[in-house]
Amino acid sequence: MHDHAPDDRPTTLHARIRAEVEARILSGDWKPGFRLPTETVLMAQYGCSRMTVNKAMASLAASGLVMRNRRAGTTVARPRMHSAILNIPDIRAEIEARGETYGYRSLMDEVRPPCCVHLGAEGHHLGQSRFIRSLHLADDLPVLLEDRHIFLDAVTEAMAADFRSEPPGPWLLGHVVWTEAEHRIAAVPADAMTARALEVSLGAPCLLVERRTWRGEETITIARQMFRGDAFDLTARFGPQAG
Amino acid sequence: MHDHAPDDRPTTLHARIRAEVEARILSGDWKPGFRLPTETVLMAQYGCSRMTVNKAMASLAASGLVMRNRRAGTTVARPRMHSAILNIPDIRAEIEARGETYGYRSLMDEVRPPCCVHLGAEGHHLGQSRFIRSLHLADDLPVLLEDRHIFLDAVTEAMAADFRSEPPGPWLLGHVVWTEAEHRIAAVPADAMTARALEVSLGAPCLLVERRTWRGEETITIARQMFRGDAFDLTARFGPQAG
DNA sequence: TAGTGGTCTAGACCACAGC
DNA sequence: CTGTGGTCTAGACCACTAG
Repeated sequence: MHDHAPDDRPTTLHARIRAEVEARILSGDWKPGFRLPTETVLMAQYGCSRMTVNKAMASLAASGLVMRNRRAGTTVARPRMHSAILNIPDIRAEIEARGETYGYRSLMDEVRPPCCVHLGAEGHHLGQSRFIRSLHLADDLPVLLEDRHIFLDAVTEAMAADFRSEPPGPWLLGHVVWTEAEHRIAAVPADAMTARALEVSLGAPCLLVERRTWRGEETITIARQMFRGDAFDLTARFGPQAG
Repeated sequence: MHDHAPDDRPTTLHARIRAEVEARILSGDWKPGFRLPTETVLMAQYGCSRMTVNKAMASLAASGLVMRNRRAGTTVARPRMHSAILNIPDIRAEIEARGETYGYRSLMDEVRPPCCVHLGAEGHHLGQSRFIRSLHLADDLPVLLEDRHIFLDAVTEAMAADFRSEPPGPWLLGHVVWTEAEHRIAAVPADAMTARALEVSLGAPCLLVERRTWRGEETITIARQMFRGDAFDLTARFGPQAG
């Protein structure tokens, strides 16, 4: 089951087919909604039997990269940032689900080189980024302070986006082809700036979520989210689920 | 790819084979290390072709329930509580990896009905439990206060276990057949008891991890872990990985 | 070396959903 | 109706590894 180890050419045919299709999707060549070639076509292209193609495509479907339907064929799936496994809440949905009014305020917005970045800073050169600091409110009460870098080399469209009324998170979900993400989660005391923004006392417990999101080798965005500790928590679930 | 939906009889043969093998593992009938029948044997048992058996077993291997090796055959995998996806650190390994000395102290140990339990308390009747409160130290500095219930209906062996020198976490890993887990993660202020145990000031940020672990329908253990916020954080990673 | 899983074939029938 | 994926067969050869 380890045919496509990182930096390792697939040795078997179905792994090669999978890798090549995956590459087209991750590169953005085949965008979400794109209709993939049918099994019959791929079978002819690779000069192999349909079972081999099927194994590759079934694997892609299992990992959620493509959707398969009879008659409708195989299409590139919409990226779902929020996995069932680690549910980092969609803050707006979360707030509205509680019957409260969601509010958004952009506090800062500028283009700059990255700074104060913890995750993924290991030797990688990250180019210019658009930096947005924003506040998310529930019934006018601030619950989340977010610092976000969007790296313009990876997402050139972010240069022209308007984040004065729309948060960068949802915008990214609609403009980014596919992502992987890494999180660091910690309990930290509120610093002066955070305390003022979230209207808590200095040193109050906050849930810090640092998230780095990338596609292939390219870092897309780094977010640093400070949740009011008394307002939010995360849930995560895992176990021997289906492959 | 949704053949084995919960509470839904598998409709295809490979799904049925998978489900039946899975049931034997989850029930504890086939314990970790058990050598499963070969594909050839299963092929004969189910009266189908080897490809069909292979699909079922490959699926089990993909989800990590079994290990497959040529010549050595297929064996039930050791449960790995610590998924690559959500890495709740093995506190002892974590501490020793930093070159510090791991310490363990059992503070309380008694049999009682469950109380103060948040996760999984939705209507479920949980029987008698062994309750262990313990402290985990790095170089004699307390970093984690853990309250743990082990439900004796599910793990009868826990009645006789000795938790004076061995923490219940690792013990469970060696005695539990297979698990699923659910977590709640939050940043909370240290209460009086926690502050005293962890030697932090009252209200200092702590990372609270509540974990419920179960097998099938049976709750195995509930753990409530308070990490010193300045000493530990969690990492999580996910994305379109292999299926 | 012998037995195991890993892979692959060249067919086949079926269920489903869009046309 | 037609084309699609889902499943299954009855073989085959190969790679790996424990004995």
